[in-house]
Amino acid sequence: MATTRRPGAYHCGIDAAMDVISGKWKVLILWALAEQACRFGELRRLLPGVTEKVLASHLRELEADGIVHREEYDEVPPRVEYSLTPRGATLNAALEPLGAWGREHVIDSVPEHSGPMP
Amino acid sequence: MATTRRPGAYHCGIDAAMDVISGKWKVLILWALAEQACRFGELRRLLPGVTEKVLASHLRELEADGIVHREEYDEVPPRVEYSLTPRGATLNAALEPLGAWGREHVIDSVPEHSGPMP
DNA sequence: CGGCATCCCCAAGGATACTG
DNA sequence: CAGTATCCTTGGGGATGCCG
Repeated sequence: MATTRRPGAYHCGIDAAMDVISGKWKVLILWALAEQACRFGELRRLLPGVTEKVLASHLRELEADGIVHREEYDEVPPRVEYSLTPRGATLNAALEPLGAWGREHVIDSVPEHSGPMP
Repeated sequence: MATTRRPGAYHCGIDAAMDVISGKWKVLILWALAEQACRFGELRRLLPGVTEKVLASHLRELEADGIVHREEYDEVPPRVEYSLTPRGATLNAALEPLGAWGREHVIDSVPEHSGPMP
C-alpha cells in the first residue's frame, strides 16, 4: 500500500512503515486520534503550527493508507470526524516502543516537565 | 540529543525518535549494522543507490546522536569500521515492532519473495 | 579507501486567500 | 466548519569531481 508514493518494492518492513508515517505531522495525528476521534478543527488546535493545507493532505494520505477513517455528517454547519481504523490502532501500538526509546534516550535534556508524553 | 537539528522541545518521544532516524537511508544503515560491523565501502554495497555524500553525512549524524560508533584504523590503505553502539542496538530493537507492522500490513502486494526481511 | 567540496533539483511544507 | 486553490521557500538528497 502506501498509495503510489513509492511504487516499487521496499527493502524491508521498516521502511515500508516509514513511508506510511513519513510526513511532518503524521505520528502526531496518530497520537491525537488514538485518544479520541477528532474533528478537523480540533485536530488543528491539537497540532500547534500545522496549516490547513498540510493537515488536510496528511489526513487524505493516511486515509488512503487505511490508517484513519473519515466520517462525514450531513449537517449544518458541516461536521467531519476522523478516527483511527483498526489498522491505525495497530500501527500506533507498533510505534509505542519507539516512543519509549525517544523518551528514554532523547527527552532527557529537558530539566523538568509536567504530564506524561507518548 | 539529535544534535541541533531540532533545538526546541519535542512534542513527544515518538517524534524525538523520528528526528534521529529521519533520513532516507538511516533505518537501512541500522539494519545493516545490526547484523555486522561494516566498512564504509561495504555499507555502500549493502545500500544500493546511496551516494557517498549522503551515506557519509547520515553516518556522521548517527554518530553524533550516539547510535553508531566509528572506529578508524591507522593503516594503509585506510580502513574505517562502523558498528552499532549499545544505544543503537536498543533503537534497533525499538524499531522491530514497526518493521513487523510494515511486513504484515504493507508488504503483501509482493506475490512471492525469498528470504526474510527485517 | 574513505571521504569532503560544489552545484543543482524538486517535492514537502508553509502563507495566504477564497469557497461550498 | 472544513476544506480547496495558488504561490513561494527550503533543505534533503542526487551528481560530479578532487584529495589525503
